[in-house]
Amino acid sequence: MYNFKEVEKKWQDKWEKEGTFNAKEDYSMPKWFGLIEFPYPSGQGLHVGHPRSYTALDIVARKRRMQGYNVLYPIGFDAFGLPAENYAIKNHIHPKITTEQNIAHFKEQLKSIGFSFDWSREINTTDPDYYKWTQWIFIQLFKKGLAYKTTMPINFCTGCKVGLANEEVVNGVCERCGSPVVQKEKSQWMLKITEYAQRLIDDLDDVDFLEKIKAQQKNWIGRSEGAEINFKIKGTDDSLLVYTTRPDTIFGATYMVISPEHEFIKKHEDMIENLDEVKAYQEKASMKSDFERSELNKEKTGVEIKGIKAINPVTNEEIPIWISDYVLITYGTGAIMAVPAHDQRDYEFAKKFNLPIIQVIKDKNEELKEELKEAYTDIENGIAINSGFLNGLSSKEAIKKAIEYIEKNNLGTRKVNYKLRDWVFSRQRYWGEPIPMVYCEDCGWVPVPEEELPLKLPEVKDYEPGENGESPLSKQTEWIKTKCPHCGKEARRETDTMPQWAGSSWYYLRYMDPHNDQEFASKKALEYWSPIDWYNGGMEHTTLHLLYSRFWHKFLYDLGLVPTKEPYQKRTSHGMILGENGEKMSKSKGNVINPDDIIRDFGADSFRVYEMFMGPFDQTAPWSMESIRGCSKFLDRVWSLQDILVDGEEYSKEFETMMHKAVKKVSNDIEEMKYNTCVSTFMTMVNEFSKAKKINKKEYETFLQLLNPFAPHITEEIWERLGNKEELAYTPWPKYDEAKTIDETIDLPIQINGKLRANIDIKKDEEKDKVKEQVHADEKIKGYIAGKEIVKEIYVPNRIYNIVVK
RNA sequence: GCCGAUAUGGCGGAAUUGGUAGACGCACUAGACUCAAAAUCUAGCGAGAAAUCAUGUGGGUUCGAGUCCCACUAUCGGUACCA
Repeated sequence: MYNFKEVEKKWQDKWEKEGTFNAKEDYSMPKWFGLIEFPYPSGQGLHVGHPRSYTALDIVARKRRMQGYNVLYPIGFDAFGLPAENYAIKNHIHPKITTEQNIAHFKEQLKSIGFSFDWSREINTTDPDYYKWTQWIFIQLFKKGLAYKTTMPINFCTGCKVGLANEEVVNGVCERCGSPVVQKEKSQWMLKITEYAQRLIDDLDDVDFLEKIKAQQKNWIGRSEGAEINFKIKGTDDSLLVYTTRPDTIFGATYMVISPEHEFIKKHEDMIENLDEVKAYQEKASMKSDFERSELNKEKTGVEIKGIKAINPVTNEEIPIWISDYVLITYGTGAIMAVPAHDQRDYEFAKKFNLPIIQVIKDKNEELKEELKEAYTDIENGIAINSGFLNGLSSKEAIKKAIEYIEKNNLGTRKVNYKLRDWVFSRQRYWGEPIPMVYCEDCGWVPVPEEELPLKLPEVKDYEPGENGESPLSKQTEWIKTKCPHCGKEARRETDTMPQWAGSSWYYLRYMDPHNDQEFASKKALEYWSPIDWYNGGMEHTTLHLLYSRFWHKFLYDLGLVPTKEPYQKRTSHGMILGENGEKMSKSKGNVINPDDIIRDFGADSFRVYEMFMGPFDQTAPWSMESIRGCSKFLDRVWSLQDILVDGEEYSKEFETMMHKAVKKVSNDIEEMKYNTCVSTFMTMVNEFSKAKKINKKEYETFLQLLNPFAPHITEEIWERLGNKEELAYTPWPKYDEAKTIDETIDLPIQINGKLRANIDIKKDEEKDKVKEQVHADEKIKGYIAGKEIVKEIYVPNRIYNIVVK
């Protein structure tokens, strides 16, 4: 009987002691760098979702080693973050201590699953030797003008009392704690990711990411093409600049709308007749949280700015200007030309406030309607009408022509806009990398000298943020006091820290050379290991981590510090593992599966095999305690094959085709992440050997090689018992002969009119005439075609034979 | 609303990419072993008496469709006054 407890322990200890899976320093070998998202070491320990991703790439890593690659498959911990800090506030235990404890627990769990990680390169984002370089990269960003401090309305979480990036606000509430998010004016460090927007789109063409990942990144960046157009303000030299993607509709612009935060109001206060009303509206809008704004998005609100009129530049008509919060200050110019006939929001607004609606586009396939029930926005079938020089043009042509006209007459310019906004990089929190900046009255913001890095987090007793949302570090008066690195005058340190995304934006680079104290990684290591050959992680990180780290990488590339434009050559993602009831695992639902229990009861190999067998890798799958038993049973049968072992240095005739087929299938399926079908191939093989009551040595050995990446412990053990001295993990991956993957005789299906009627045995690659002879000699077929006219006979070699009769 | 997935037995899922639908596993049924149970082994297992009918629904292309085309429906993920 197979004793998984003993065997798994034995091999894990050996691997650890000998550093079996550490990457080699030999840079002449072909390399393969596989990356999984390093975990946040939470107090709850490992989730069964983590090993799904880690096992998948562990399988590829192990296969690559057998294929002769120098493999880097590293692991580390993304250990800054709010839970440790919240725990500290509650229990007055330093986050460093809980983080250390959690990491120790995680390591033990990870090691018990037998991943082939290179533990000698383990990193930890909270280690000063690591965050020294996170701070260093920030300083480089600052020096290039890509980090700047500005006062701006930010998303402020009323629960966590921190500013949040756009990406961290979900449906108007905080992604982490679920508290409402409000707008608050705060001085914040920002990173100019928008400067890289176009490149972040363009360079997706050169990498092998799943299409859905590319699509999500593109959507998030949200590129749109259009024009900025100036509308003159009557009786002044001033004008109002709008952004539109539909300049072809300009003849239908019957009013304008500006956002409540627009500076236009302040500038023209003296002209506004209903200033009180306008100010009241501004006030009301500023009180609304993002959540309320989107909640109320059914009913439009707004106020006309009386006393001021704009001029439509093509019709020369006077049009009113309104203020409304459906126009966002953060997108475009914060002002729009409203074309109610051809924009649904403008249409609703115009209906509510009785503003004129002029149709300037009609559908080419329909008669013009007297009155619109909704805005007509179809760009494919639209034809310009009531539009002067644009009349008769298709919408697409009209857009081109309108932009030409606008540019020729100095009314505006073509313009590309992005939804992507700059990255709010400050957190008013303790447990993060201190932002290495000093404020001097005379010199402004000055970076901490690079030789003084790392700027360590001071030890504190009080982790509470200030009432107004200041960082806990703002209470560390001694620490804050410093000299200006530039002029030497009294100055104060920045008390904000970096967001959790900082440390994970470049960690993969550190793995290449983790102990270097001169550079974040040596040129040689970077040249050799870049880019990452395969990165697997969750879809939830597609718009945050993935985008941020691509941005940082491109920045480092521009400085000549990394050799590739893109960090990740290939990106795939895994599906979530749900609870047994088909719902997301959560403590409150009581459906959480603890990996420790599974490993205790079934062993690491069963756990790994089950997670790969449970369903298609990229799709969500519910956990099943009953199914894992089947995988455990399978491994017991693999072990029992030792009882029916016979001699044989080559495949036996009986199993030759099956062996070649299996090598081919498993080799290909691993590359396509079809792990579930690999496992079923293994099971089928075991069934065949068991049925025949024999397996020869060569067959057993090949089988163990194929299974090794999935179930490394049991396969190593049997391998050793077969008398092999060297480790299975480094034996060459089995090869197959294409010609031998097809059976000598084929059970050919015969169809009559597409319906299966019989099967006959034919020889492999038999000529059509011979097959035809055999088919027509078959008694069953004779019966079916007797007295009928044969219209056609189709033979797909080795596949199928179909007779069409009338 | 927009973007992206998914839909096949009681369940998880397979199908060489247009060629025998239901591989493999779970559950279930029967048998062997056992005083008995568990474990293990052996056999069966979409529906139907059969002709046949079956891959979310309705059309189409084809000798042949789970797979391709058109029109829908449902579920999941992402995103949203983005002008």
